[in-house]
Amino acid sequence: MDGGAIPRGGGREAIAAAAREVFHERGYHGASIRDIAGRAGLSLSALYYWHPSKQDLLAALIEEHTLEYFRRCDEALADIPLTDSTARLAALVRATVVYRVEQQVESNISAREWRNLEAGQGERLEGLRTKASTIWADIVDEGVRLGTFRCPHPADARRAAQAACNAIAQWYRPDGTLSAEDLVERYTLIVMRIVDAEPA
Amino acid sequence: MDGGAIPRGGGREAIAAAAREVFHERGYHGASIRDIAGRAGLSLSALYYWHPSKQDLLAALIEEHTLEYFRRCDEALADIPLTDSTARLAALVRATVVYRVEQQVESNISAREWRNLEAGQGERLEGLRTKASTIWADIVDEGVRLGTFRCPHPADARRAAQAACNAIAQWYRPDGTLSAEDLVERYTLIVMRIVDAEPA
Amino acid sequence: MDGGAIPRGGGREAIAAAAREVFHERGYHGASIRDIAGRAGLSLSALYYWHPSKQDLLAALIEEHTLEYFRRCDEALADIPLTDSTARLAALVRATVVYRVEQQVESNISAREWRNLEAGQGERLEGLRTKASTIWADIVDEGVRLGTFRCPHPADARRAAQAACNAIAQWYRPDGTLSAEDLVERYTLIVMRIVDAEPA
Amino acid sequence: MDGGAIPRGGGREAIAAAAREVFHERGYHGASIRDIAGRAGLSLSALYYWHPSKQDLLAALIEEHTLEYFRRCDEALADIPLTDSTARLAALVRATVVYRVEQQVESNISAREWRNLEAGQGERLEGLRTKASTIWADIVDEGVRLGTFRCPHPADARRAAQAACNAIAQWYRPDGTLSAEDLVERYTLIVMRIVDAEPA
DNA sequence: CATGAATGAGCTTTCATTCAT
DNA sequence: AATGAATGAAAGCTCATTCAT
Repeated sequence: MDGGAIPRGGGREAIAAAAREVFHERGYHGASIRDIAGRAGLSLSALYYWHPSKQDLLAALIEEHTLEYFRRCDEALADIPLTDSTARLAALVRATVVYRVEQQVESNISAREWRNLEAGQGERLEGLRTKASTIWADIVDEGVRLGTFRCPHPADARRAAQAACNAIAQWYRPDGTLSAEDLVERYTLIVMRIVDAEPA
Repeated sequence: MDGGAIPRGGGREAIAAAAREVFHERGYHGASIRDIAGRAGLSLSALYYWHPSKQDLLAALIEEHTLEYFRRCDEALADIPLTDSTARLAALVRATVVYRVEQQVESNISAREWRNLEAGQGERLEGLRTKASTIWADIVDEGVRLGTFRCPHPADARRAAQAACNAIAQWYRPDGTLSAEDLVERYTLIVMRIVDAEPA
Repeated sequence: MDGGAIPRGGGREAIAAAAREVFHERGYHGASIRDIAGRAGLSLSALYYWHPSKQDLLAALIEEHTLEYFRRCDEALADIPLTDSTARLAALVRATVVYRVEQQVESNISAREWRNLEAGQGERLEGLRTKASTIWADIVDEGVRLGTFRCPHPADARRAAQAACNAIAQWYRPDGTLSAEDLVERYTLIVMRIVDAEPA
Repeated sequence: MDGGAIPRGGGREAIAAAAREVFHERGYHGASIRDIAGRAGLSLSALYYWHPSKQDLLAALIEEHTLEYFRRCDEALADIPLTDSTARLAALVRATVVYRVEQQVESNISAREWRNLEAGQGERLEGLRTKASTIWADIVDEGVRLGTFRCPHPADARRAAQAACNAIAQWYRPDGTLSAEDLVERYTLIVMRIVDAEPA
C-alpha cells in the first residue's frame, strides 16, 4: 500500500519512526504491524525481535514522547522562581506550543492513543498522564494563591488553557504562514487572559 | 452467546445505540460489527439490513450527531440579533457546553472518528465539519468587526474557545459535583476572556 | 498437502471427521487448523463458526469419544449381576477390545491428546478420565473381595489389564488376519490370568 | 528474559537435559526450540552449534534413551543361560520396570515421540524400535518352544506384558509409597501369569 | 425483517532457521 | 564455541461481508 520501504538505520529506531507514521495516519487499531515493519524496511518478525507486541510498541512510543515533553517543560521552568507565576506559565505555554508544533505527530499519537493502552501498561503510564496535568495545575494554582492570577475557577482555567494549546497539534500545517514563534506569542496572550493574569 | 445482549426496541435505533456504545468504548477500528449486533440484541444479518456497511453506520452516526448539534445551535441563536455578539457567543457557548455534557458519547465519537470516514462519505460530511467552525467564526469575527471583541487574532481565539468547550466531553464525569449549568457559567466567562469581550 | 477435500455433510460432523484424521496423523500441536478445515471441505473461518478454538475442538472430540466408550461399557455390563465378577470382567474386556479395534483412531486420540487439554476444559474432562479407571477397578476390586480373583495387588492387575487392552489400538492393523473376535478371545484369557481368576 | 534459565555446565548435556524437560512437558510439536535454549541457559544459536535441527535433537535423545535401555537389558541378561526362560523373562521385567521408574521422562519421550521422527532419521531408528520388541519376543517365544511358558498366543502375551510394564512410566509418581523394587516384584508376577509360566 | 452458515482477506504472533561477526 | 539480529513461512484467530432461505 505504501512504497516508502526505506531502512532508516538500526532496527529499534527505524521501527519507532515507522510506527509513529503509521499510528498517526491510521490510529492504533487501524494500523497493521505489517505496514509498520514494511515502512521500517524490516521483516515482520524483525519487529518482534525488538518489541514483544504491538501494544508494547505503542506504550514505548507514548512513554518516550511524554518523557520528552516533560524534559522540555522541566528545562523551560528550571531557572524561573516559583514566585513568578506569570513567567512560569509563559514558559510552560512556550514549551508546550513549540512541542506541539515541532513534534506534531508525537503530540497527536499521545493524545489519541492513550485510550488504547491496556491495563498492565496503562497503569504504569497513568502516572505520566497525571503529571502532565499537574505541571499546569501547580503553576496556575500557585498564581491564584499569590493573587497573580484572578480567575475564579483555576481547575477549569487550567483545562481550557491546556486544551487550547494541545489542539494546535490537530490543526497546525507546517507549510502555512504561521511560525512556532507566532503561535507562542498568540497563545501566551490567550492563556494569560484565561487565567486572568494581572497586567504586566 | 453474548453478555450484553439487551434488546432495545426497533432495529434502527437499537443499532444506533449499540454502535454508539461500542464505537465509544473501542474506537471505529477496534469495534467489531459483531459486538455491535450482539449489543443491540440482533443478528449480524439484521444489522446489514439497516446499514450496508460498517463505514455507513459510522457516517450515519456522525451525521446524526452533528446535525443535532447544529439544530441546537440554530435554536439557541435564532432570536438573538446579529449585532449582539456577546449574547450570541454566550448562547453558542451554552449550546455547546450543554451538548458536550448531555451527549458526551456522541461528542466524543464525532470528535475522534471523523478521521475514519472514507473518501466518499468524508466529502459529503466535510461540509458539516466546516460548518461547525463557521458557526463560531462568524460570531467571533463579527464581534471583532464591531469592536465588541478586542482579541488581536480572532482565528486563534475561536480555535482556543472551541477547543476548551469541546474538551469538556473528554473529562466530564456525570457522577461528579459539577452541573451543566455550572459549566455553562464558567466556560462563558473563560470564552469571553479569550475573545476579550468588553465588560458588560 | 492433501487432496481429499471432500465435504462430508453438514459442517459440524465434517469438521469432527476431519479433525479426527488430522489429530491422529499429526498430533494436536502438529495439526493445523487449516489442514482440518481443508480436509473437511470448508473454509478456515467456517470452522470457527462451529468451534471457538482449536482447543475446544479437541475437547469436544475427546469428550464424544469417551462418552461413547462409556456407553458401550454400560450397555455391556447392564444385564450382568454384580456378583458375577468373571462375567463382568469378560464383558468389559470385550467392550474395550471391540472399541479399540473398531474405533482405533478415536482410541488413539483420546489416549494421546489428553495431555494437551488446557486447564479449563481439562478439569471438566478429568472426571471422565477417572471414570475410565473406576469402571475397571470396581469390577476387579469386587472380584477380589468375593475371592473370585486371587491376584495379590488388584490395583496393578487393573493397570496391567487396561494397558494391555488399550495398547491394541496402537498396533492393530485392520487389513491383517486378526479379527476383533479373535482378539476378544485372546485378551479375555490374558486378563483372566492377570487377575488370577479361578478356573471356570 | 526467561524464567527457568539455569546454566547447567557444558553445552551438549545442558541442551539434552533442557530438551528432555521441554519435550516431556509439551510434546515435540508443542515444544519450541527457544524454550529449550532458554531452559538450557544458552542462546538460540548456541543450540544450533550442537544440533543442526530440532528434528536432529529429538532423534539424538530418542537414540540415546533407547540405547541405554538396551544396554541395561543386555547387562541384565548377560549371565543367564538361554535355556532358563523364566529367569531371563524375570530379568527383562526387572530391567524394564526399573528403567521406567528411574528414567520416567526418557521413557515417556521415547514412547510418545517416535511418531514425530521424520523419514530420514525414522528409518535408521526404526531398527532400534524393532529390537525392543525382539528382545521380549525372543525370550517369550523360546519359553513357549521349551514348554516353560504355556500361553497359547505368544505374540499377544508379549504385547500385553510389554504394554503393562511400559505403562508404569505413565502413572508412576516417585513421591508415592511404591518403590521400584515393589513394582519389580508385582510386575514379575503379572508377566509370569500372562505367559502362563509353569510354577517355580 | 431476520436468520444461520459460510467466505476470503487480513490480523497479531510464533516458529525453526540462518548468517555476519 | 557463541552471539545478536534478522528472515520467510506458517500458525491460530477475527474481520467485514454475503447469500440462500
